[in-house]
Amino acid sequence: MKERKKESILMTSLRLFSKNGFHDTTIPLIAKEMKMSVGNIYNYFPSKNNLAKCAIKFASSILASTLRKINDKDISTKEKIYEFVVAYYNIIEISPEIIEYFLRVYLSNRSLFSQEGDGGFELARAFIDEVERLFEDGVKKREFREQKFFVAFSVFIGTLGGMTFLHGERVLKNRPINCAKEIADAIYRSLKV
Amino acid sequence: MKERKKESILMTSLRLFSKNGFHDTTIPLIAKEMKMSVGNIYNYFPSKNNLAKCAIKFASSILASTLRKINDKDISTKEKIYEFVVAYYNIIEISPEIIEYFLRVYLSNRSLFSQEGDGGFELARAFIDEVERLFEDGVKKREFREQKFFVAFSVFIGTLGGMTFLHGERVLKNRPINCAKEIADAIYRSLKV
Amino acid sequence: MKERKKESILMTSLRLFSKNGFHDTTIPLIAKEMKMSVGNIYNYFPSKNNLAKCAIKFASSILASTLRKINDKDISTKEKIYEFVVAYYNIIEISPEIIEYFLRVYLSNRSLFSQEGDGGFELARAFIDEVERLFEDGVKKREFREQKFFVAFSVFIGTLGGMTFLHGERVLKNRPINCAKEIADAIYRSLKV
Amino acid sequence: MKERKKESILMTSLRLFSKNGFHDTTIPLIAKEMKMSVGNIYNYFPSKNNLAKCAIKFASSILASTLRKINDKDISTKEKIYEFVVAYYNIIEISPEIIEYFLRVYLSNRSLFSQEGDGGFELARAFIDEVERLFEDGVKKREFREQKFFVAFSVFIGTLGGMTFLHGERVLKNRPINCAKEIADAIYRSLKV
DNA sequence: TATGAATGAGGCTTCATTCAT
DNA sequence: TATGAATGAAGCCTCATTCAT
Repeated sequence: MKERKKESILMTSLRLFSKNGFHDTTIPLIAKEMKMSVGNIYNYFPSKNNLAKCAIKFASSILASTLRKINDKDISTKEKIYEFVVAYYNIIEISPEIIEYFLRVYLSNRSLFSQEGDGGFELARAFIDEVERLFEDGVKKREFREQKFFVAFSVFIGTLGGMTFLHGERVLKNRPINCAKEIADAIYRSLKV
Repeated sequence: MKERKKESILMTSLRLFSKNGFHDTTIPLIAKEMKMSVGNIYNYFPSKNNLAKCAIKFASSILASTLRKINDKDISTKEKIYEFVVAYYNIIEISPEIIEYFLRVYLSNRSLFSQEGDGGFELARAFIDEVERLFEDGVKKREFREQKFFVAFSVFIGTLGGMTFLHGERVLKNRPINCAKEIADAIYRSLKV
Repeated sequence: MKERKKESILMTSLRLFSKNGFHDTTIPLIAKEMKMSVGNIYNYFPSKNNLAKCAIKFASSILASTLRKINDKDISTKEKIYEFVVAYYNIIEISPEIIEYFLRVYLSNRSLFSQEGDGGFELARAFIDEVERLFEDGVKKREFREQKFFVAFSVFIGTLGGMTFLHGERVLKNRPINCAKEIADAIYRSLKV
Repeated sequence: MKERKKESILMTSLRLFSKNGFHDTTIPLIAKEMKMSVGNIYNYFPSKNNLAKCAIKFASSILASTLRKINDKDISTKEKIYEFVVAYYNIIEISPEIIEYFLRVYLSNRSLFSQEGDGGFELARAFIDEVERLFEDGVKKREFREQKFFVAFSVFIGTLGGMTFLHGERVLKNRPINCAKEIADAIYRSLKV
């Protein structure tokens, strides 16, 4: 199945991009990892850039759907925060490349992603929308204070990202998932009324 | 003066690296921007990598000294947080490259920096130490709760970084500095007892 | 056939290296001579240095097998000396690059070859071993006097090399092959009992 | 004294060229070794090539004058051979660069030297003439057989060069000078009537 | 679909040489 | 004479992409 293979290439690329960065991941390397020929990669993706763009959409959609499932639950927003923190660090443990990709590729290769709409920001739109829904939900339930969305967003995602970075730098003694409660609480304190 | 020129190259590189990322900033581009010959760059810095490393040290030392000055003041830690947020966004307004550099180059080119100590993490040590001092100060004064350093660090720096990222992506309607109070408060809520 | 082309590149490189020396033979020049693109050369050899090393192995093996065939004959060592001198100068007439390579590249670019074993000396091992066999054979047959191997080696190979050098410098009126008898005799006088 | 300094540069260059080869010896390196500025080197020698040419003349004249002094002695040619072998290996022990220069620079950078006359061969003319005188002397005294000059030359100088090469490759257990008698004998056997 | 040899532009870096001081 | 910053051409090598098979 062509679609199967395409996804497989995508996953492999995501992993390699995350590990080595965009520029240090060559098409020959991806091909080798896939046990495919270089030329054949181009039968599935028209360019390396396109591969990177598809990867961000893919990673973003995983995060978005993870958060969506939690959003859909009938639990307090405090619990939602906690659950997302846990889910997030689970992803980091199981498929760190999904998160790392944002840090290693998306953040530093702006030009790659910036041609459609808001500098490629749209690529992560699905996820951002879900975060927004979480906050609105919290406000509606009188759990969260009203505040500017992007400030709250930064506290939430910035904190998670900060821990991720520190984890990647190997300066943490414990795995972030073991601090999930603490992290969720820290975030929650900032958001709650 | 040779030292002057060296610093000038450093600032230019910092700016270009921040704007385009490490790989998309070529030595010829830096040279052109400096109105120097390509070869002459190498009379000042032995390699492009070294240039990037010097840049991180430079950027890090600016942030560290900014925070140190605030730390040294005789004000509450709440105020210190606020002052640092303001200072931070002032830097972003005046020399965004200093901050962006961390986001665009440091975060995503680990291998570039990793040979000395903790994967290049040492390069930012001065700054991190200062953040630690701020937190310890807060705890001592009974303003901050006791909590794991790296969690608090992530809330603090992650939040600032998150806003910076959003600012860089041009999704913010207001300049971050106009939300300084709000951001500082959001951070503070998370840190305070 | 990939192997065919690889050998063809090797021969071309050998020739150019011999003619111009290692440093004055550029990859673009080799590519041009091969009517290939520069990049494609690197599909066959990972570096210019490697090309030079492969060339020395190639040249060395030709000399070694030439001498081996003669060694295997059932003739006096005096005749063997003569036959090798003839064979040697035949090579010089037909493929001078094989011999010149030693003079122009191997002798003078020690650092290029020195990492494995005795400073790259190992690369010529097959040939040297064969020379040693010739001498031992001569001693066993009571034709050659017993003497230090490396002294005898220098007389033998040094003399051939000296003529080669003079030939290359175009100071000889006659082709060395026309003096083969005389050269072989001169060498023989030094080796015989 | 300008002439003094010029000679000093020449000696330094000779040494560096011999050690690293022509291409791996940079003018900045020579300057550094001389504790002079790069530009000032050019006040003494118009180009790097010229420096190399002057070096060969210099090295050649030392060899020539060494041999001339021996030639002028009133001793047998057999003894002359021996004395020259000793003198030659003394040079190698004390100033190996003089000999190495021929092997490392002269042999492999033909293009450097080949513009005046016989491919730069003229540069070594003084020395060659002296060798010729030695042989003619030997023939006149009925010590040496009559044979083609270049064959005899190759035996003589080729053998010395062969040992030098092996010495440089560090494959010899003993210093060549300790085999001087043996080497001189080996050469002599080839030359004598 | 699949292969992988081939292309060629472009990046980093070096260095002989010049020149303003 | 002396300095060393500056120039710029050129070399090695990489790699996204194409194309003949």
